[in-house]
Amino acid sequence: MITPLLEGPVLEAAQALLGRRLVSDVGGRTAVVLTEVEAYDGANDPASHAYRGMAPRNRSMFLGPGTLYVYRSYGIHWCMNVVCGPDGVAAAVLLRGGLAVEGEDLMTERRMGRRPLAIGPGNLTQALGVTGDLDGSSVIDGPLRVEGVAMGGRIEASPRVGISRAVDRPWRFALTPD
DNA sequence: ATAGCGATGTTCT
DNA sequence: GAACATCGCTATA
Repeated sequence: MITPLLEGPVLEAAQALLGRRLVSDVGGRTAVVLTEVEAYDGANDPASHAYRGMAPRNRSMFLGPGTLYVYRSYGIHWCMNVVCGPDGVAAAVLLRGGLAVEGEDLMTERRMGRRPLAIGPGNLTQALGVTGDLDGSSVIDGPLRVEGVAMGGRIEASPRVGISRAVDRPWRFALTPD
């Protein structure tokens, strides 16, 4: 088992990721506490990149729990997911935002002074230095890692952002820290 | 404060 | 060709 929190039903995994530290060692140490995620249920979810099966881009979604899936969004930004389904099951959690807790200077530099620092999927990857190079890496022992729970709080569910299929599923989860 | 729009890689029709 | 799990600049109010 990887860790009980990363493996299992994607709705549970998504909520379990909230409040955990996301630590990057790409070009220096930066870290956030995750505050916003979305669940995508692979073959069972018309909004998932894996709904129509494997393609070159989404290959890493099928590699098992704890795999990082990084893709280009709108040709410009990088977005990242943590896979939580077993091998061959492409359920994954899109990481959408966090609170900066370490290396804020480096994040500010990478973000070129823009705010917010790490809210929004494209902003989050930029702040942490995550690019397509990390696609397929492990969040357990790779350059970008999910670590222990840092913060508890209240979790709120709402519709996912920016999609046009399966819009009725309230699978976006946001954490309001205590 | 809100609205429109450009940038542009990968997938889908 | 069109759509897309986005973002930030610009224009108008």
